[in-house]
Amino acid sequence: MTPLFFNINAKNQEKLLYTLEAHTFTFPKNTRVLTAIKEDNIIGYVVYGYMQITRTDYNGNMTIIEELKEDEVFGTSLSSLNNLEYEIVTKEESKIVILDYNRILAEENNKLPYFYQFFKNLLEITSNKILEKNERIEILSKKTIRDKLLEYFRILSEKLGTKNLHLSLSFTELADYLAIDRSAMYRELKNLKEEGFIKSEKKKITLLY
Amino acid sequence: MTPLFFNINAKNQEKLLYTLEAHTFTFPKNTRVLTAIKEDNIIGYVVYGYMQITRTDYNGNMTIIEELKEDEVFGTSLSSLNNLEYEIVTKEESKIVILDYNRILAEENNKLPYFYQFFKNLLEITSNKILEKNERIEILSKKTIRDKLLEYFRILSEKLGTKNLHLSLSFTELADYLAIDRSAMYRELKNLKEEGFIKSEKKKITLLY
DNA sequence: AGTATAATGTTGCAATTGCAACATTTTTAC
DNA sequence: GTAAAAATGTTGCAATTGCAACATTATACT
Repeated sequence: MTPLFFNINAKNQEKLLYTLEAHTFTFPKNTRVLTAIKEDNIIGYVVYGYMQITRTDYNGNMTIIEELKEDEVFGTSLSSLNNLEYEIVTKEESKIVILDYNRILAEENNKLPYFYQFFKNLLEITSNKILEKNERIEILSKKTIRDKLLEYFRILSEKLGTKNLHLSLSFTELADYLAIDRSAMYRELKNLKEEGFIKSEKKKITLLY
Repeated sequence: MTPLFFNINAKNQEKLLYTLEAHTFTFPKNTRVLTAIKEDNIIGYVVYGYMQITRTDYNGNMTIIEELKEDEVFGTSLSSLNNLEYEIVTKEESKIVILDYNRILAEENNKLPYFYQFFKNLLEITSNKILEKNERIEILSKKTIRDKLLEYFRILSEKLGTKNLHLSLSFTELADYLAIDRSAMYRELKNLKEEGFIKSEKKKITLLY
């Protein structure tokens, strides 16, 4: 269940979805979601699938801002999607639910009993996004490729609760996410392997320290 | 006025402060605020002064996470301050107001008419923090020192609405914020100056492009 | 199934950067 | 007011990294 509905029973969830004019979409792989839905002040969550929030700068460089997996929440207020360079791309077929953010803010809704809980959830989710951003900043602040990789692995390992990591990003994407050159990253990954810090096979990485 | 009280009249502000058990503190320069107030689930804002949220990692490296100027909001939900490595340090004498975050979330308050507005403000502020984090990520993702500096200047200039920038960070702090070596940064700053991209005198920098 | 396209490996080399080690200036603290 | 501490300048050099340019899989598409 999406954290957006934490502590809200099924009946009230339905009411909420109705009140907030929820729309459900299913998109095939590699669809530009924002372009497709054309609305610009929304909150959404992923029912199933996998998407990435990306940004393309004036030089045409694309960066992955965020990954979106099942149940995760995205939207205007969460990621500055009002800015045109941002896009959400499905990396596999994905089903999403979109809510009208203006309705969330509308005064008349605040009397609904479950609405306060919904609002709290939204605040909680938004706060957690900040933590994630701080983590990424932590990674990007490391000076060497090695330290960036190790910090990325450390955080991922902490989240998964295991030293057996399965990367959701491709190497090309990971290099992009860590803001380093792909081939240089690969070189360092090999070094880490040779020096016995990690074992790796394709996208499965085991931390040996 | 702090954005926390946007659209809330003076009378209701007072009620709110009372209900949420506001406490006011004034700290001299270089005080560790979190250590001083000892509470760990709080929202606060700066009445006057200047503070920095910092993080120290296991190697003892200190990083500036965020700057806090007059009216700006900080707190548990905004910056993961529950983590012990984080600290807020006054860089000049600062007066702050602290609110109990548990009270903000308490169910009984949601009937108060101005409370919904308060909550909206909090969500708005939290969302804006994400934008700021994204900006910093944008900067840190640049590959060269030059590009990091220029991106930092670009964003700052956009915020201030002028090409005459006055740095609030010292060079040592700025290097830290950009996650680059201070002397290397200085070298690049000199290059930018020589090549006519900027003029600079102490902490005043003028963009010439 | 077969081809186009994208991702993964690999390497040499030049450019950028971090680091160490200073001198000098500014700020802080008593 | 003065000593100590911190910040600002400056430079040479070694280490790291980005980049270009490939070969080799793997994946996607019709």
